[in-house]
Amino acid sequence: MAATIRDVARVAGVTPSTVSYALSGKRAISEETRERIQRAIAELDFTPNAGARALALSQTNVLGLFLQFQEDEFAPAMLQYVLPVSTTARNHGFDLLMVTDPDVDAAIRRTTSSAMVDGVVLLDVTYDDPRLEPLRQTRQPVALIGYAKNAEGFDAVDLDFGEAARNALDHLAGLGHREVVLVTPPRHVFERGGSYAWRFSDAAAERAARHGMQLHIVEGESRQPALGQAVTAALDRYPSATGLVVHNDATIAALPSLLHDRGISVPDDLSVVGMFSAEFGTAFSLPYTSVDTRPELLGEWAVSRLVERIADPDGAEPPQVRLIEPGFVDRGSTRAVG
Amino acid sequence: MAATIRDVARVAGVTPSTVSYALSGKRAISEETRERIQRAIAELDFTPNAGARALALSQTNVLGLFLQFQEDEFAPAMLQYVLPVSTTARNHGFDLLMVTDPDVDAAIRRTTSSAMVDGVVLLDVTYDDPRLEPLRQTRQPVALIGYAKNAEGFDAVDLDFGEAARNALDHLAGLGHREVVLVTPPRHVFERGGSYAWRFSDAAAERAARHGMQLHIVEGESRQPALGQAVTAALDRYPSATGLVVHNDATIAALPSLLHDRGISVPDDLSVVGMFSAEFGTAFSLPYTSVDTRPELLGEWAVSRLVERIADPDGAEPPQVRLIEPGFVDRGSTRAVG
DNA sequence: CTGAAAGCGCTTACAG
DNA sequence: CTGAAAGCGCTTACAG
Repeated sequence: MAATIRDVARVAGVTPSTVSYALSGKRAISEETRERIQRAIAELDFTPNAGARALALSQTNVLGLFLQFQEDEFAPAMLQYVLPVSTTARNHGFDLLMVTDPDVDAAIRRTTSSAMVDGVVLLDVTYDDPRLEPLRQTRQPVALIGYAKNAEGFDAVDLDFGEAARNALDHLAGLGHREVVLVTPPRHVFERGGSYAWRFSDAAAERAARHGMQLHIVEGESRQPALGQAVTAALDRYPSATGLVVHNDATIAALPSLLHDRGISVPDDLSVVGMFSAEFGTAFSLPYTSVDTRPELLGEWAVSRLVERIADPDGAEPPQVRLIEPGFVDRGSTRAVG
Repeated sequence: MAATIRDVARVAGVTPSTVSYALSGKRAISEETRERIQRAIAELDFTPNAGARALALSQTNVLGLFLQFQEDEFAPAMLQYVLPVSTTARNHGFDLLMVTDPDVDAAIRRTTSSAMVDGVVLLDVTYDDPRLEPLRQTRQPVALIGYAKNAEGFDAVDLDFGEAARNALDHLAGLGHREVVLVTPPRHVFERGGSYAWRFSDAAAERAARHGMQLHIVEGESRQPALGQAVTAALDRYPSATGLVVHNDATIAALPSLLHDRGISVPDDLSVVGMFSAEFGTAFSLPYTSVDTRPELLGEWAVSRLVERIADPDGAEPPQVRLIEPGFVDRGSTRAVG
């Protein structure tokens, strides 16, 4: 059996409460006593039992991370968000319970009503996300990564996809492009309520109009060969387009291969702007200028808010929806035209 | 505050112990009492407090999943193992604490000595894995995914990479190939002790010799452009090779683009055999025949063993190293030659 | 078939 | 500066 606080107390010749206070620093302990306790802890290799602590403190120092791997989604994209969440949590002294249970309702009540977690991060939130309703019943604070219609009562953070689209379009307009193709996320993302899909497209359309550019919006796909055919068909249909904006993870990952297939050289034949994070770009060796989706900032913000609320459940500011400014990384895949 | 077992007992007009037994089914309860308790539970929306349960039972129903995202690794490959582990754990009634802390020693003692988890799954285990030593001190059972020099005392599971190599070579030999290039994992994987790297290469070399084939073993890379240059250089150097075996995640993901660059058509100009899972193949739309790495079997096996040991710490069989038979999926990227 | 009590291993008001 | 005791919310031997 592992050593308990009583064992430490006995070896150090004090009471358990003194050991506890020495550990927490919540009251003054004489130097000499502190040292005896330290020695006893080291000797017995004592670590406080997490369950007992949680029970006494009503706090587990564990955050729940809820995510789903959708069959038709590009799984690697999800990963970019997981690591920043994990790292930020750890920096604040929290561990992460990763919940992928398809039965989300059951998972929510299992982990929150039982007080396994002190807070919840919800990944890949959709506009009509059905997980929000069950989460309203929980006493733990919740932070959403993604944009929902009814996020009332929750902190939420997402990239400013409108601004992202404007960045992409402005960049191409500034280089003189007059006709541009936009590849969107696949249809099922729109259908499922992935608001980033239409927020980007709508803003792109509006911005193109303002610049007097022609913008051809085509639906992308999530898998080969459909994904390649969608791009190919678009390029065939709009042969005079000089710019390509890709807002689709699977498509951008496959784009180098696709463009080579067609003998299209970037940026000489076509200027390309993607939507992806630095990490994603590195993993897939993407040579494209991109609007950076900054997953690390989203993850950090969500966890930080959660931690503030856990520390001070009442004192915290009202829940807030935060839009993160996208980045822009020029990798030389666009050129001036006209 | 959440309802406690005392609240339920009061509403149902019984004692907490009766509620507990009704919940666990560990002793007979009259039908009528059971119903009153059920009603009270529903009315109060009661879920047992996990910390209190853990304290009383010395079991948390949480498994620790330890993984590291190496800077120079192809992160998406890790993901294939995470989901099966998570799913299998859930099917056995366990949740997953995902630990990515770079300070592995601290993370191990924090989660195991404190009894946060009932068992540990270690991902991406290396031959000299430094995490094994601290894990020997824990009282929780441990399951390794990967192959280590000194796995004594641990259950361990890995793909039979030797058999995988033989499958690939036999397949090409059967089609009449006499000269084949093998692209290995990057050098740092060998250096870090990723035994799958040399177990595959060594077995491939041996098997090629037995078939009287020429096998050119070249070191792959993990990032563009180095990754492409490595393949290109190899193909330039061995122009008469008719087969290519790729045991390198980043390289196989980029291969479609690479081969198109060179105008190489598969399988007409070159027969290609990869090493990747069905899921990986789908995510990256890989059109190559592959030896299947079966991450779902590895994850399942590791978790199942762990769960058995947790259920019966003494009764279980001695720890075991299990090699999983690779699969083979013909996607038509090889052809007969000669 | 059910109850009253002790215990799991902590924390923290209450005393001195 | 330190101790003795109660309590967090469960489970389970002990009794009847």
